[in-house]
Amino acid sequence: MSKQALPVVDPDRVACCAPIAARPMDAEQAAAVAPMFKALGDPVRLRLMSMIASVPEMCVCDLTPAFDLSGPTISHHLKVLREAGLVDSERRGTWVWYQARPDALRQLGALLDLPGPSAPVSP
Amino acid sequence: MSKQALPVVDPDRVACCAPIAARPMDAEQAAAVAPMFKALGDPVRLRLMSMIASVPEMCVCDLTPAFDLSGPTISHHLKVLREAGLVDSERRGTWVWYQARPDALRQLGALLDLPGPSAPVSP
DNA sequence: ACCTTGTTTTGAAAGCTGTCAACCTAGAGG
DNA sequence: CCTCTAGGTTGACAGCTTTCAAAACAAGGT
Repeated sequence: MSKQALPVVDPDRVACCAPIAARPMDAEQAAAVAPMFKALGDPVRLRLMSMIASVPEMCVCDLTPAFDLSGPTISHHLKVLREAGLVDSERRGTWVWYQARPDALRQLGALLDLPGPSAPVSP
Repeated sequence: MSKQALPVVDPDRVACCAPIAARPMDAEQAAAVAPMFKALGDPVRLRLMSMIASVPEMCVCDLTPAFDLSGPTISHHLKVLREAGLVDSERRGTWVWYQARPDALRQLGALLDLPGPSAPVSP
């Protein structure tokens, strides 16, 4: 399912990743990264993301019945996750399968790292 | 606007933190955590958060002029970060100082951790 | 070709968000 | 007391989000 006309966030292209707490983030990087956080800022999408990231891939047909929401609504949320660059989708026969983009998750995680004394693992 | 208490997120109380990708997140935890991601889902707030987290504390008087936005707008965004449990504020004399809540950032970071970048242990 | 099932798109209603101007409050210093 | 400054609150408006029903699209089976 390749799409090219949408304002999609491409995680490979987001300026990478000094932690938020390391130095003030510039406007450009903030604008690039914020949509990813925004996509995770809805409880339904957060659960969808979690369900998808917990397994190698996940069928929409297993995602939809886990919520008390209509099919179109789930589809809409999946689209938001896709356009944020957090998941990929692929149609195989009748069903559409979603998978997480680990790089995107890793990048967001890196942004939240603290330069803290929490893990002084320097040998 | 009715004066009901706002749904302020208390990071000490958010159910802690198996990574999103470890297992499907339940609805309750998703509802508790999503507001934090949502707060970071705006470029202005992401920069504010970064500016605050980059130093021990930050005066609003130094935050506001960094943006092309009115004082009330910055104040609004700071309130969102506060109610998401991401920052604390304290008035000292004339000025108000903001500081990051490291636990909150750490918690969000932990949620985004991936199970092993190096060793996909075969089951 | 038709029908059935799965997923996405469209259209529309209700509600929420980002922003500013105007106003209000808290302290500091007369 | 009064005034000045730093921040926050209120009210209003445009734009965006969430949601569903209805329609459209895709693939497989009859």
